[in-house]
Amino acid sequence: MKHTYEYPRAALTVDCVVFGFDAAELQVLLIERGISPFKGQWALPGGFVRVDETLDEAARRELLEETGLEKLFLEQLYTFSSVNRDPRERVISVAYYALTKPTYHRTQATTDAADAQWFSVRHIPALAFDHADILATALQRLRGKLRYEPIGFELLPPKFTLSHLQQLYEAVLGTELDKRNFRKKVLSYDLLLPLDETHREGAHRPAQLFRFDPVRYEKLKKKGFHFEL
Amino acid sequence: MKHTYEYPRAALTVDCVVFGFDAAELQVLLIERGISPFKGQWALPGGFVRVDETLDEAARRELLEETGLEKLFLEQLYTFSSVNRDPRERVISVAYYALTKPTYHRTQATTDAADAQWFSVRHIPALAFDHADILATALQRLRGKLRYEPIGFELLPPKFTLSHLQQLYEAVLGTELDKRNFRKKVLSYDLLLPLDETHREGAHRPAQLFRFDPVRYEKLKKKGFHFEL
DNA sequence: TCAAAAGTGTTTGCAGTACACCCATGT
DNA sequence: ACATGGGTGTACTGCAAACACTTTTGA
Repeated sequence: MKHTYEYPRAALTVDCVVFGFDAAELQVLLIERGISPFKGQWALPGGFVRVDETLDEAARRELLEETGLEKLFLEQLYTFSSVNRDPRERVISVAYYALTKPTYHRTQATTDAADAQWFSVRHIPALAFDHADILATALQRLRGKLRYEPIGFELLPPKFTLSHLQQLYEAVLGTELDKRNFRKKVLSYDLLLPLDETHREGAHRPAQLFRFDPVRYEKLKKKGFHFEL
Repeated sequence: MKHTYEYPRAALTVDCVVFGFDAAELQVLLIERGISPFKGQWALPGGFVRVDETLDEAARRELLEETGLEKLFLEQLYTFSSVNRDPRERVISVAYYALTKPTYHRTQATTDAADAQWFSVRHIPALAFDHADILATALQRLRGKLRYEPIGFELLPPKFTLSHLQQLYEAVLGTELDKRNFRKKVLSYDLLLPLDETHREGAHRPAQLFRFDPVRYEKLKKKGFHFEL
């Protein structure tokens, strides 16, 4: 079926910047394009928005189709609209960014799904379209959010140690943090529940495991509290 | 000329939340709809995006056409995509928010332009479409931005007193601020240049006038500084 | 001379920062 | 026994918060 309109309309896509955390580095999930334009180049997962779905739905659908990921933290980032960002025709793209826990991306790495691959944000290949701009914007946003909202946990497995969390902050923000001060502050918010388990690895003392307490977080949020660092 | 596509496409609009500051209150500019749907109701200024313009251009064009405003602070807010937000057909709207100085909105109030009118954010009439959601989102964003970026000046005339600025912060954030602490902090950033003029009004001591120094701001920004409150 | 807003410093407490050593484990 | 990261407390400093009176003007 063909569709006819009075005035020309831009096509609408969503593109997703999926962040993960592994090997003490912030990672981004890219897919290799199988078709022209930019065939063979790396790009952000994404695709056209259907006329009967919201943008959030489109983003989740595309992620599932192209990378097998689902149920992750997802938030709208910005809408990109340079007139020539797509060489074929006018395409406006609503960008999203997503955060995944390592459990999931392990699963992902072993499945197929087009040709998805994780890249450290420190070594990103040339990207199709204006995806480098989108990625830069997403990084900026992630850094901002991490400081004043407790979303770091979305990048860690459900059980994690304070050192894991600190490494994450250091990697994303690109700073070094004092161990004692970091722990003092994080624990002061009372958002982390110590578990009865420890994490053992290597020849040293085992580390206390924690999990994030989302219920407590919602309570605090309603009282208007201010998370930082 | 008709335009035909393989798949149905959503229509794309921009909607603008224009903030002003007057009578010690935060104001929003609304226009009365002259056509169905929602004929006779108040709505945010906005309209369809043309296929050869960016979203920013579309937003500025619509603002000029519908309200006569130009050269104002304008920033993309969020893209709204509920499937039924427009009863006619699928319309996705990219929302912007804008800040205007009183000099301009005085001019505006006396011109015609459809039927634009300022409303205090404390007394907003029923709005067309999902514009109430958009406005709520814009307010939230404005409150957030005001705290950690020096954009308050965009809502004041080029020359203003510290009391004006304080009133603005109090109105937007909905808090009372200590006069001495406020002045101390604002001046500490060294972003305000004292002028050789004073503002006289009423039976009391005249107030020092200041202007914002954008050059200095850019310099500080590059050095990575942190504005707050 | 009165009313009304402008302008100005000091004290206090808390939160951020800096900093060094012992602990538990695997090899 | 040694190497490795886990875990802990204190002193200092600087910024935020609280707070009251004098100044200048117009009526």
